Amino acid sequence: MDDLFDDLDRSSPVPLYFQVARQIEQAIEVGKLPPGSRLDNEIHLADRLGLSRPTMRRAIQQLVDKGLLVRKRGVGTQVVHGQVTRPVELTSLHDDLAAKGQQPTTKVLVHEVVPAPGEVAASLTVPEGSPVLHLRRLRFSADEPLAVLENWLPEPFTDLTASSLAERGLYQLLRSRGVGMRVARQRIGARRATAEECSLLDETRGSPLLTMERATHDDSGRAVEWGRHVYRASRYAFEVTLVDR
Amino acid sequence: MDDLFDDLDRSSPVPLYFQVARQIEQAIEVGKLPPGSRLDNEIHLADRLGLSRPTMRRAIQQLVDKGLLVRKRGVGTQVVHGQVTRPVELTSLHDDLAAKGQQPTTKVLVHEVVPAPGEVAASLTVPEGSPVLHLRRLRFSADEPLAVLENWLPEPFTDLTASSLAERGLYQLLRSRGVGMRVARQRIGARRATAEECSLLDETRGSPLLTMERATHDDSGRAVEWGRHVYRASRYAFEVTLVDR
DNA sequence: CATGTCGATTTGTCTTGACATATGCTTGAC
DNA sequence: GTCAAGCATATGTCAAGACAAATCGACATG
Repeated sequence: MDDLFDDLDRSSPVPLYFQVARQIEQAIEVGKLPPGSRLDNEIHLADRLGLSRPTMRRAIQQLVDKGLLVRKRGVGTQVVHGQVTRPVELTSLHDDLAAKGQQPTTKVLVHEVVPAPGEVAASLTVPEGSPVLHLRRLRFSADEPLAVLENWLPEPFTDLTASSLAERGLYQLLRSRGVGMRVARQRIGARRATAEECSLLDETRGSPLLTMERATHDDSGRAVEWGRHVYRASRYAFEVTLVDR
Repeated sequence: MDDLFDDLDRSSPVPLYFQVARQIEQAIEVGKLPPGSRLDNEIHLADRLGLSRPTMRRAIQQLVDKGLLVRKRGVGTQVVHGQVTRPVELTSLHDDLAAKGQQPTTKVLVHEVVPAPGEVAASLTVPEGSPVLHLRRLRFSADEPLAVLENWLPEPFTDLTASSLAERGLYQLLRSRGVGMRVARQRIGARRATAEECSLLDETRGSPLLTMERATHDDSGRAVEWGRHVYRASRYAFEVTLVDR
């Protein structure tokens, strides 16, 4: 119980509250903090680590936001019951698959710069008719078709090459160009597959597909990407964690 | 620009950071702060309102978490581009429909206390075979069938009556009993409707349905509810906002 | 003209200290 | 024995100040 924490590295560029949060998270993962167990109170913990209470609070808050801990005033902080959970983050399908050890591959079906149609222009908040990069990609996981990804990107991202998109994920490419993606709004629904989608995805006629529309904004508030994706329902599902504060 | 803020009520039980966040949010809604506009820096704002900087920061952070604002070090805080957004919260279908002005109605199909089957027991973290309330409800919106909701609840919630469930939503009933729901983990997928679901939901054979599994935990970390819901894809979709921090 | 350096600006991180308030247990009165 | 008051405990809210680090524009230098 006492050796829950390694020493902190105050010279590291990683913030202290983040280091602490990661250590608590690991303690939960390896079972040192079983579900339902209570943490020491904030002041004790802060003392033991030589931190101020706000910093300690921030570390705990980060895990509360992730859905790993719950707090109740006058009582304390406890580990949430329930099985292992991968918290939802601002990731892409490519990221998710790579993290799971699968090796996603991509086939670029459409790669063209076109004048923005009305709906796309509205979602990206660019003038109608301004040049946008239109992408349509087929994503495989373990050599099985998984999803059809259709995206539109405004200036200055219209110069992404088809070959780079075949090699790496869209989010990866954007991040390596210094784009700081911050907010994404998604709408998740379902519908039947069209005949074309069936042949692309190796599904039978009328199979149910999971659909997602997503608009992603960067740290300046500008739209970076708008997309309409369809996933094989037989092989994919979304996981979301909601936290009330 | 100067009269962005009403006076704050320091005697109110509503926290100051919350009052400030609400006022900024309203300023965005009514267009006083158009998309892309920059806020004053934190120190000025805090000064003008007679607040400390941490309190001001917390107000802003709340809106960043909601996806309304983005911050960039060395630059400032800006309003996100894009259309109006309903933030995601820990709500139920009944809440959502009621908030939209629709009047949800419910028909209780199954209402029984049974020994917890294995899968249910695992999700609720109760012993297998312990008594749980098994519910199956048909939810209507504007007299149209919308979803089939199947839920299991552990002690001490097995005494909810069928008549109260026909009148009010499950989350409403739990809240009125003092249950503080904090964390919910959802898994969203899709599949074809079964023959029985078709007749209940007035859909044609093999129609695509949106599926959701959800486990809800209270502020003590205990499981409150586990459910498996199906929605008519033709009439419902999930909206999610993701924020990277 | 290109490049790099410097400085002003703004958010990010961290500390110390204080008081408020919800919770649950203990204690005491009836 | 039951119920209420009170107390200890823990998180929630708020303040004031300090330094770090990223960004961007202006200016100087090659």
